[in-house]
Amino acid sequence: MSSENPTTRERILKAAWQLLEADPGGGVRMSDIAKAAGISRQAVYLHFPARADLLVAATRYIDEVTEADVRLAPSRAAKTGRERLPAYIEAWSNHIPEIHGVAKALIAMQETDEAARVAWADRLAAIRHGFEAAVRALKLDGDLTLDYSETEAVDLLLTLISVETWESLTVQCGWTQERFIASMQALAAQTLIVPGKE
Amino acid sequence: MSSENPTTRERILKAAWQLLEADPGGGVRMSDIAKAAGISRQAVYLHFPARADLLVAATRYIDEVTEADVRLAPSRAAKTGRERLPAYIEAWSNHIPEIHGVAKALIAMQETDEAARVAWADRLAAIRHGFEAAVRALKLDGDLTLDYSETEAVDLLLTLISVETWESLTVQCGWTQERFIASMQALAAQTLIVPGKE
DNA sequence: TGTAAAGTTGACATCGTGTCAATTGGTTGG
DNA sequence: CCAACCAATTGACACGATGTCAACTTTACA
Repeated sequence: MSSENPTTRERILKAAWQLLEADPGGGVRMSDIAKAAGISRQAVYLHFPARADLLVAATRYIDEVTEADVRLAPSRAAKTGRERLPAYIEAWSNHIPEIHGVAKALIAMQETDEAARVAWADRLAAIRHGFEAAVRALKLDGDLTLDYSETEAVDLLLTLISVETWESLTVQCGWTQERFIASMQALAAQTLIVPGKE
Repeated sequence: MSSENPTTRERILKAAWQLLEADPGGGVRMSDIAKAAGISRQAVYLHFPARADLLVAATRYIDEVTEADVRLAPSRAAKTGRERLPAYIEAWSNHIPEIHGVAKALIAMQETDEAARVAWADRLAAIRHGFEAAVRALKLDGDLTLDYSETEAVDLLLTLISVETWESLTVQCGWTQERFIASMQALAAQTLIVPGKE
């Protein structure tokens, strides 16, 4: 569909990414993005019908650029649930800072914009699948605690290892990324994995 | 400063509370609140300089009406950290659904409104104090795990048992309030309390 | 009776999103 | 070469929400 040097569309997406990364949340306006992309405000609407669509496209763009699918792969390689869970937690946790700015803007838009709500729900569903696979593996190994059903275990993981939690602990509280990952891995293991041997 | 039957100011606060409870987030406008309070939109500004101030006042109003301070007291009565932590988690967790709507609106405003940011930070600081006291008690008893510093333990509690987490698990995932509380208590205990006897 | 407080109405400024119409400049193809 | 097309520009405007202002009314109360 395209292959100029940097397409205008790509310049817009990149500009949106950079601006939102620098100032996550609602502070970034369409005119800011346009200016950063070197075009007029109205021209942005030639490529994206609305702000929500731009944000959604930006998350997809980031996924491509950062090869999110490749990064999530290692966890799929793990055979046991005990290996798979921490692997997926690490992979997803390392993706969070990349999408943080855009995700936050999308989350903020959810309240008022239906399209944004659906888009973010879609992304959450994708992450959920990863956790589901890990939990299912645990279950098959007989390593899933009896304290939580499979669904509840996934609910908990999706909630605990989230953009919101990540922002609170790293951005607000100043934890390092490594501390965050280690803490979440330990939390998940202690809570969901049956004490068992080895 | 006043004692009519229901003061107009109170009617506004109550209306804001009810509307935000029914539809948490950004969907509630000043005109909606005015209508629900039975006055004109402009009259609201006779009582609150701006939307942010109204929301802040609403949280204080809810605190009073629900006697939040009294409800948080039981945890202060507990002598040991092992008792105090779950008591405080329960008390705070049971306060969350009451402030949920208003809190969400305030959180949403944070991004753009400085006053809202400060106001919400203040409330978080108050909750943090509760967790700090519990963690300090654990530490004194020698029951705090070595895996986390006191500060980190508090960071974690404040992040895990938050309005955001509560909304995700109960509103989004459908957990009951009891399940939420029990799960958070178990999570906190397993993560922060040294295995110890009894 | 007269004044002050509280509220009403209508108009208006501001800001951000989104739309539209008219115009320009460059590229490609018949 | 000229026409058609495409991306983009400029300027204007509608809309919805917040917040402001001025002028008028109502009620209380002293």
